Amino acid sequence: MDKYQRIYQDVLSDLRTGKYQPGDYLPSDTKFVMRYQVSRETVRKAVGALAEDGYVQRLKGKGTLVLDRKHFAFPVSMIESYRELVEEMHLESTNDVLRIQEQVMIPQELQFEKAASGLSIQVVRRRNVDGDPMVLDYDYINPEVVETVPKSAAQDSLFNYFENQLGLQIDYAVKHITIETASAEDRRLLQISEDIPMVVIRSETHLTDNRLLSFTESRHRADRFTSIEFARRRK
Amino acid sequence: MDKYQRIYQDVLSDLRTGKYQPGDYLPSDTKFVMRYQVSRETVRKAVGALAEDGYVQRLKGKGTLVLDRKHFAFPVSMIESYRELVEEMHLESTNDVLRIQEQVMIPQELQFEKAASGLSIQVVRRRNVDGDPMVLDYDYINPEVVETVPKSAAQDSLFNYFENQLGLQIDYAVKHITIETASAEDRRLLQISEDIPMVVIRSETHLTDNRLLSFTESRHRADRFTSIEFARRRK
DNA sequence: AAGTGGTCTAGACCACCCT
DNA sequence: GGGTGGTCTAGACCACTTT
Repeated sequence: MDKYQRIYQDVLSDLRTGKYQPGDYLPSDTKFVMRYQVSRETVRKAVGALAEDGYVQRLKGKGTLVLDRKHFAFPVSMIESYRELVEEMHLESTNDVLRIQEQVMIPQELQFEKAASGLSIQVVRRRNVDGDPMVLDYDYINPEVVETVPKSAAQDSLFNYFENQLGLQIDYAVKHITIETASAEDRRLLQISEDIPMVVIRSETHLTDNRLLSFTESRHRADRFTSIEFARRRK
Repeated sequence: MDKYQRIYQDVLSDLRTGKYQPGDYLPSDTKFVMRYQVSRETVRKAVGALAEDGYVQRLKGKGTLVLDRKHFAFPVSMIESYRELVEEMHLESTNDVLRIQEQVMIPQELQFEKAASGLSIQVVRRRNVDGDPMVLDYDYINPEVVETVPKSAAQDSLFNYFENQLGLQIDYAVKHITIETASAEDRRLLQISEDIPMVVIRSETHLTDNRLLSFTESRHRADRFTSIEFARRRK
């Protein structure tokens, strides 16, 4: 692993365990330089990424302040697997794999950026939190990138399978968020009535070599939906 | 202005005018080093920020690819003033200032991070797109940071007033997104019926010195709401 | 082999905050 | 004045892609 990534992960884990509390200051750049035996620019790259991601704030002349992170209810602006979210928030969550099917056409409304090459592997899942069905996920995976999806991978975590089993490097996604009325399938699978709207997040996920990995449609019952975002000013 | 910021703005404006088209490659780092007479790390800082913001993708060994940006319908993960959005998307939009009032209590549900020190300056505005009222914005501004808000600033752009008139440096915001039913005031001011839900975005905006600038509640009619996000993978 | 982006270094100077 | 973060430099080596 790169040096700055090691530092990033190291400090992040100290933030998660509470070794550094909100309101505390991180060790200064110079301290980290000594501790990790690296140059200052390398330290700055790591701490800069933590600031970019909203964990800390750099205060000129003062130090690096640890921010309060009750965050991460559902970060639309980050690519996180459902499993990572569940773990981070200590949710009681289960996962029903409803369907895995090859050679499926990709719905037109999902192809907002790139034209899809053709057929895909479809994975349909339902996420339950505290026993209540909350989210329906429809994944359409590019068969030119992923040959096959075993049920165990869908049950566990597709991202984990892609990254750690297949060695794929996920880079970015474009996400469209809209509010729509519940479809018949939504009502049936989530056991909700017609008057509960749905938050629909359609995304297109790319690899670092810019190949298209997958299209996803994620449908949340709106009455239980909360998202917490960290936004930075670009000027 | 810093050198890398100048390069960032320079290239961004070339991307906006279409000098660089999606699918094109930007000039290489070395080319920019020669053009701007700076070191490579400075070029990399500028181009890296463009990649971070989703304008381009860095491809090892190949170059810097210009991505397709039909993006920016409503980027929740970025802090942009309504005016900046309108300009970038070439919308036909007007702005009604409904109320400016000092010494107003801040609603409890907005204070999710910091406890507010007390009273605030309240600004209530309605945004109309193509003549239709679409969004209600309630701003509660910290009087310890901003003494007074002239009506012209609320009419034009609060962010422009804060940054360019008062010299404040906005850094980050924490935003909570929920879906709620329309209130009586929503229905009256936006002329919608009860069955149209609202996308409610509550945010807390901070300065670079970590002072609290404002709380904002932004209420969108959900049937017209679209957000397009660019999300990066952190691993 | 030549060109590209990715990482890292050791040093410099600056602006800001605190004592 | 000493410590902090912010910017910038000139150079190095690497992995990757293309010719």
